[in-house]
Amino acid sequence: MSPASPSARPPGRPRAGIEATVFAATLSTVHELGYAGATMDRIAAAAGVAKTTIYRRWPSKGALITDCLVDALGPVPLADAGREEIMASAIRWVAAKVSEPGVGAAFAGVFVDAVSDPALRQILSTRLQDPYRVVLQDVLDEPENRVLFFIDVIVGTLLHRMGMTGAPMVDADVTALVEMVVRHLTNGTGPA
Amino acid sequence: MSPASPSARPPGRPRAGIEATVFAATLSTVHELGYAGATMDRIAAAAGVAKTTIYRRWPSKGALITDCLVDALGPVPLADAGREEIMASAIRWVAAKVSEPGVGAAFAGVFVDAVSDPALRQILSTRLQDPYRVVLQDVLDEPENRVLFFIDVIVGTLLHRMGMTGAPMVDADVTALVEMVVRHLTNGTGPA
DNA sequence: TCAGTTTCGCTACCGCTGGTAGCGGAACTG
DNA sequence: CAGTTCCGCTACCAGCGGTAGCGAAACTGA
Repeated sequence: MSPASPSARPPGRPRAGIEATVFAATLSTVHELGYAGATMDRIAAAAGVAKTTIYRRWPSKGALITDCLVDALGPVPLADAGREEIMASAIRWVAAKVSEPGVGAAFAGVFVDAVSDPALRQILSTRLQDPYRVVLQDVLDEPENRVLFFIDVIVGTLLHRMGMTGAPMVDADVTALVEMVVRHLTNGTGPA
Repeated sequence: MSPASPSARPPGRPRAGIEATVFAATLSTVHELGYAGATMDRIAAAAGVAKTTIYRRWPSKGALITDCLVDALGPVPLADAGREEIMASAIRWVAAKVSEPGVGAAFAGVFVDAVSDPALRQILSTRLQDPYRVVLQDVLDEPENRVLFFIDVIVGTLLHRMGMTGAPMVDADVTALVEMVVRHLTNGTGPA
């Protein structure tokens, strides 16, 4: 994904875009079997890759999942508009992304593991939290609490919802919740 | 906790209230080390009990945590008031309970594991979901979606928040969110 | 064609965790 | 003092995350 320049390619066996393959296999495996059921062996098998190859690239399962989420999220779409529109579209964007197959369950699993794993917490913070915070902060020029708040709310809620995919506890109207949070964050605590 | 009658007590060594001890040890261990860090060996050690004793009572770690959560939640406090007050107080009650040390992290861990474990999903449904749904449904006489919705929202949000206890990602104003959800659910989608 | 280099796949292995089996003894009953 | 029930202990298993090391594959430039 990041070779220096086309002709400066070093000799030796090339990777042949393994990262993308592994990311896809990871998400689909998590979607199918859940975070706990998505064994490193199974992910490797699904990707058609040796387990050791994965561990040569990512130091742990949590790190793989985190990078997988970063890849799945991609850059924040920053609308060329006022701060309130930007805020609203960012929230809807996160909500939509987390609803994609496997993403919510992957989020939940990483967060649970991170509680007992300081190294994973560090990775999570560096790779996921900080970038989006910085980007949105530059635009919105807001105290960070406000931006992080919506991530917390949306991710927390949908993560739970997606985590129950196998046997849904609820069939809540998440869209309504999202719009509610949008109003709450863009208009302050007051009603629409 | 449930002997038939005082004099009908069967012979043999008594249990001496092991359940309560194990529940307390479980919650404090989860609070301290997170769900993944709360090993069955560690929980047993914290409770001053052999691991085999725990497995004689609960079929799995998830089952233990689930019963532990049921014990921590206790019965739903049903105010003698209108359905909207009942709804609001129930939401605040769940929010407060899930904020207690260890409860949020325990919730998150069980949900993540339940995705890959049908048996645990069954236990979770029978022990946690159904009772509260039935109780609140009797009172509110509402479609179940509405009741389950608040559990989903509050638990999902706070679960994520508590899961990050070791290194808080956010310092969001959860109280404001709770009040917002209260308004949303008691007044429909409209503002206060 | 042939070194030289880099990476992959494979096998084997380790420590830890969830969970089980079985025994001897503790704590109770009558 | 039987008889019963439960506990604690040791030992053990399968599966999981993660590592080490080797031979071979896939490329480079000459």
